[in-house]
Amino acid sequence: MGRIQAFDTVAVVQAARDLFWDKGYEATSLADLEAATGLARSSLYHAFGSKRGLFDAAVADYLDTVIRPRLQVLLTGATDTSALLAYLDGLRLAVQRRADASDGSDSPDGSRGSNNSGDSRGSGNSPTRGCLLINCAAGLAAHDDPAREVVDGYRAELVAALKHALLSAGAGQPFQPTLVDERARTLASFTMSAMLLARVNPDESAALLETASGLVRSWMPEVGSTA
Amino acid sequence: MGRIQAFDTVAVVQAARDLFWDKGYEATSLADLEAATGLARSSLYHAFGSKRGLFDAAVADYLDTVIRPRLQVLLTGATDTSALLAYLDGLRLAVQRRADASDGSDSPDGSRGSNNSGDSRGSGNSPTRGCLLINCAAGLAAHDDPAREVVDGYRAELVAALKHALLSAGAGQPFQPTLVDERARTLASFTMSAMLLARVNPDESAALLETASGLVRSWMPEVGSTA
DNA sequence: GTGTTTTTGGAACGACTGGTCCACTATATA
DNA sequence: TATATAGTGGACCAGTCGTTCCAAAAACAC
Repeated sequence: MGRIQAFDTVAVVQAARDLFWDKGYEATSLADLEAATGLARSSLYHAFGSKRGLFDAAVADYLDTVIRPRLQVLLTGATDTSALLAYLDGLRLAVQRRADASDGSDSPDGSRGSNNSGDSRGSGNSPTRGCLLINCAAGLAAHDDPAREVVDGYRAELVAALKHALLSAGAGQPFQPTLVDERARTLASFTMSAMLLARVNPDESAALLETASGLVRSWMPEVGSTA
Repeated sequence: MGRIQAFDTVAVVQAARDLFWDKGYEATSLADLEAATGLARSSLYHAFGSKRGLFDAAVADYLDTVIRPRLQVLLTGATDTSALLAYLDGLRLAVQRRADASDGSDSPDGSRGSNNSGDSRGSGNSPTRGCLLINCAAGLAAHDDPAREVVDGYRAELVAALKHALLSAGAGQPFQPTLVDERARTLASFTMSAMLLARVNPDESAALLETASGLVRSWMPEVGSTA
């Protein structure tokens, strides 16, 4: 019954996500969203209810498409430090990839011309603009409880994944539980500050992640890259 | 010649600073600034030129009134780790002070009633709302080069102060220069992520700073609190 | 084919944005 | 007191915000 939807929902959500990711929630206008998605206001409101509804969908997609795949290596990776190092390296490469297509291209309208139907194009999938949720932590989350909960949920998920990887790496050793907690917290701190710094000083962000890698190696020698 | 200014400039700047601090640059409207400062648009524009001019003045005041006093203990403090521990403790206490006067009081209009002539009142001096510049890093700094430079300048100043304190604390030891750099970077990472987390989860923010203190103590035993 | 249901585009909404302008007031100088 | 100068307040501006509404269009069931 009725007319069929002419657009790909996930493509629209991801286009909106990239825009929110780049500009933040408040700075992204409905006109921007119309331009990025190719849809009219009416269609957006019919499909998502409100600007906030679209943002929530974008955040959900961000968690599923960007965050969790990146955390997956910590949960299913090797039983030594290589999983942690792979995670940090992946993050660092994503940050440094910004140096390539950095300034100049202020408007991400490259997605409007013709290829806005693909569901996962290359650009936009990597956190070259920091982390959507970290950016949100300093913006929306200030006075919006639901947003704050989402951000803190991400933080908890990150710490849990790091803790899992730490426990897997040091299974044989008599770790104190508090030590693992502190180390997971420390690596989460590096992750968050690196994502924050990614928009301000990508080089320092990458250096931060390098320092974190060195710290991981110092915790558990052998195994790795220096030997 | 002419009429004399009826308001205290620094009081107005600090009222605006607290508002920007709490809500961010974009989310703070001229109407909000009028209400917080008690001045009309015309007076604000006459004195500061634009909303951005007032924001710049607020940032300058923030650096001089909030940031640099807090960094001072690192530059002129003791020659052991106590300066670093004092810095981290001060930050942690400021974050935890939020738990007291947390939700409910949304409008910081307590500064308007009568005592807006003092230059450094108690309330508003502590980063209970995180760090103005860290919040700015995820917001304004995304697409505003001057703001980005200010934020990165703060980061550099923070790292330099931490490095100075580290060098003072370990003067006698044969430190590798790179090790000091890495440790300063690490403590800066804790600082930034703790300020970011202060708005989302104050308890975790304080725990982060506690972990940083433990790390400092582990670097240089003796001296401190455990013995 | 008709009827029904849903999407779609564009016009329009009131509220609010940062910024400007001008009459008014108050001070300082002469 | 007369005059020049500068701070003040409120009306007002064009533009933009997110949101709503409605008629036209399209695809299903029959």
